[in-house]
Amino acid sequence: MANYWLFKSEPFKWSWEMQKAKGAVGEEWDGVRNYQARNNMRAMKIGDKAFFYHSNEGLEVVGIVEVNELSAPDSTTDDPRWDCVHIRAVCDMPKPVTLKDVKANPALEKMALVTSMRLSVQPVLQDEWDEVCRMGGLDPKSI
DNA sequence: GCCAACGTTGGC
DNA sequence: GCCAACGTTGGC
Repeated sequence: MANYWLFKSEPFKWSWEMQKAKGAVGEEWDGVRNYQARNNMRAMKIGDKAFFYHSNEGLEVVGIVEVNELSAPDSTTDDPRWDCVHIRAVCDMPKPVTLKDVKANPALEKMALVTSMRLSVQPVLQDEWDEVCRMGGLDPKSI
């Protein structure tokens, strides 16, 4: 069974537009220096889906990505502690889901986006996934 | 730009 | 192994 995740990125460092420009090839999700975030990436499997969230500016889920390479050494460091997956863009959120929307929805009050504000790679529960997809104008079954 | 929250580091 | 100092993240 597939798992769901959420990746945060500051759009001026790595935006959804840049991610989409990488197309089906995808891109290494490098630069993570946090054990919890790394452990989440190590738990990912090929084909796992994730939300792409813009932090700092935007503050919204703007699209959906999928894991297309398992966690492997991060090319931006020689430190063997850090590794990361590759992800590729799947589709846009027809209607981006803002942090405000998430916080306003009682069904999402336990979401890591709210409770673990600073964690940059987070797990998303099935129910949360479905709910955010619906809020964004996507049928969760069609993804 | 500020600052609260929180993760990491390093001295003891 | 504790905990104070420090650095970073990210919402506002």
